[in-house]
Amino acid sequence: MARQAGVSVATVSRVLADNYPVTHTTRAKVLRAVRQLDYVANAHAKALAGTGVETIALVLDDITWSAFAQIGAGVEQEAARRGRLCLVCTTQGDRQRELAVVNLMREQHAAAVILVGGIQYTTEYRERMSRFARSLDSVGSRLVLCGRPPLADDLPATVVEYDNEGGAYGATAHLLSLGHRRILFVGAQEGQSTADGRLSGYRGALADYRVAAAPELEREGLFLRDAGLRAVREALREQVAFTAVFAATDMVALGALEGLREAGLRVPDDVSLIGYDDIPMANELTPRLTTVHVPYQELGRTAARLVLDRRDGVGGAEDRTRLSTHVVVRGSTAPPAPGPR
Amino acid sequence: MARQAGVSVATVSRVLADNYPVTHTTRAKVLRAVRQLDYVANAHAKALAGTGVETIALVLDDITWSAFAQIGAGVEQEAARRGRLCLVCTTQGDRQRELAVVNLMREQHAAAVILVGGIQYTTEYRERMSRFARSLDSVGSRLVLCGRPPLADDLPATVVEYDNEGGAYGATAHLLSLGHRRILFVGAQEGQSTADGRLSGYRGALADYRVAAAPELEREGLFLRDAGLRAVREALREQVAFTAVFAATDMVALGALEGLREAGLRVPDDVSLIGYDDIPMANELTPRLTTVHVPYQELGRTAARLVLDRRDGVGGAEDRTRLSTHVVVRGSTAPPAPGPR
DNA sequence: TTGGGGGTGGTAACCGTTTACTGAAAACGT
DNA sequence: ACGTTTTCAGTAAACGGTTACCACCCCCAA
Repeated sequence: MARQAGVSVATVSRVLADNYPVTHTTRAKVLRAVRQLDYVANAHAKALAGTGVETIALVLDDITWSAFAQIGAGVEQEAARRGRLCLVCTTQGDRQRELAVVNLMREQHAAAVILVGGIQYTTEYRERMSRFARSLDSVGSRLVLCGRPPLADDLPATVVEYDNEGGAYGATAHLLSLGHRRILFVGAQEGQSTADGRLSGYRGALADYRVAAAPELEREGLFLRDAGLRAVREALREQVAFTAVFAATDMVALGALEGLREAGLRVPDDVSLIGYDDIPMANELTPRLTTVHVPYQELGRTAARLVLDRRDGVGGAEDRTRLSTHVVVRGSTAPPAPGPR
Repeated sequence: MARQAGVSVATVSRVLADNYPVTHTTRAKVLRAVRQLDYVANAHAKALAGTGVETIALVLDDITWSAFAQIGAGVEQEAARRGRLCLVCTTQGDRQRELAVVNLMREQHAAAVILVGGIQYTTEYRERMSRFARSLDSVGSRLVLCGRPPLADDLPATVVEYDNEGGAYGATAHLLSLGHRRILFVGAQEGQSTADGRLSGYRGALADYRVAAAPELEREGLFLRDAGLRAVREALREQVAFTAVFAATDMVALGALEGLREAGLRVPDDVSLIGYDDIPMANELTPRLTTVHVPYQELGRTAARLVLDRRDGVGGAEDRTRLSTHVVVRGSTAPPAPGPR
């Protein structure tokens, strides 16, 4: 390349960086060579030399899940706006793979590693991820926990949460204030941070309304459509009495809706249904699904913003934020039917 | 690092690569140092040296669009399975940005650059992208067109399409065979490859059924929910007669559905509705949406597979594939109502 | 005892870029 | 005309790995 232009490599670099005086004729020679060879600088070499575009890594379970896609979009947009690249890795909920991926990102010298979504912490995972957090910090990078609780106190990591429990409290309170007393919670997962938070909001609201919690109303299940269907079928088969269903996610609500329908129950006339996440689909259902709105895209954007502010030396960048959630009342909730159930 | 272990850098490299005889004691020294320092190799340096993990670049309009997310998931899964990393860039449909992004990926020395989704070709874009295709090829990389038509013949690029026109033909034929004769097509976009293909399939089926095409039945609109709503409203206001709507995408169908509903028209009793894409939402609507299934995830997986096969020297990797589509008949289509419309 | 050879580990060149330092030539002042 | 400053281009070190090549040690056979 330098040979083609008939100058030294240093001159080429200077012309392209445009940060040093170069004669017009020399610059022209270089630019001509650039055009002739379709030359582009090697990003790896630039990175080695300390220049070069930074990349931020995004680690999530599955990009096709609406909430994750929105977080991803938020991160990517903010990253792109500020001249960063975005490396995306999916883990399918496999913690081992997540650890491996974070290690990979450490090799890649990512400016930040953003871990997205709820998780089931184990002691070993906590310890290993904490090491990674410190290790990333020590090389000027940063671990970001987005939509999951902090690993530990005094750990160099940024945490961007949303009011998970509050949303669940609000959803349950909405049903309670409509008059429901037997509310089926679908999607409990012992130890999964998101599920636990939502279940805990549900229980909190029940307690505040002086309604006794009932174990048979708390149904286990993954955050999948199928889990909602199965849970409702089983509850119905077991003749558990309930006038409303609180699905831990909108996807679960979809399954629950099918379960209710196949039993001949109308929503919201016979049974009210409320979801969580406010995915785009929620507003398209019949009836339109009452749910808890979570600002997922903003969550992603915030995660990127905080970590890049800190990096770009913007003062006062916090390292812990919580975005608020709110119930969106639509057509799937109503006062309970007067008759028996 | 080498100092910490008390050996030379060469030895460290050899222990980590495990491709050279090293005494047990020496290896132990190195591994201990690795643990003590939380050492990870610098991926940029490895890349420079020719070792190192390859990355494949994914360029798409918007990751939150269901079809794109699925393609992305397919690419990512296949890439990860074969030990590659995935760089994702979004363009929001901006061709200039797309060109810039491809150039960036050339710098990053991506093993492949996968361009996803339909596009409106211009001469300038064609020429510049063709240069990129050749340029990528010359450095051993490869341009992949996924879900969009080839740029030109004899260009070193891999093309992974789906039978876009065939799907539209099938959808229209489905409506025609039910007895519909006045079918509103919503989502025409002059020059946009996907829209053109679908419109052309629509026209083809009409022609084969000896039904005259009518300009007032072909409505312009982006592939957005809102476009469907507006188009149906306008057609209704203009008193255009139709008994069925063929929406160019499921999102457009969503808008169309709202437009029909607000005019008091029932689907499918008064008007049949068919979409395109078979996004997860389609199966959740009431009535469940008849649509054209496109194997988006498989599309992404295939794109990654073809380009990685070629790279890994697997023989017989084609550079042009077309996946098939098919109509999924659900509840939103029915024979036209006997009365006048 | 010595020469050959296999097993280990070090030395240094290379990947492609940036940049501090150096040096030559041109511009300027006296 | 000569010294000083300024301007521009080249040289080389550094970034952090990989690997070809070389040197050493030790063992064994002649």
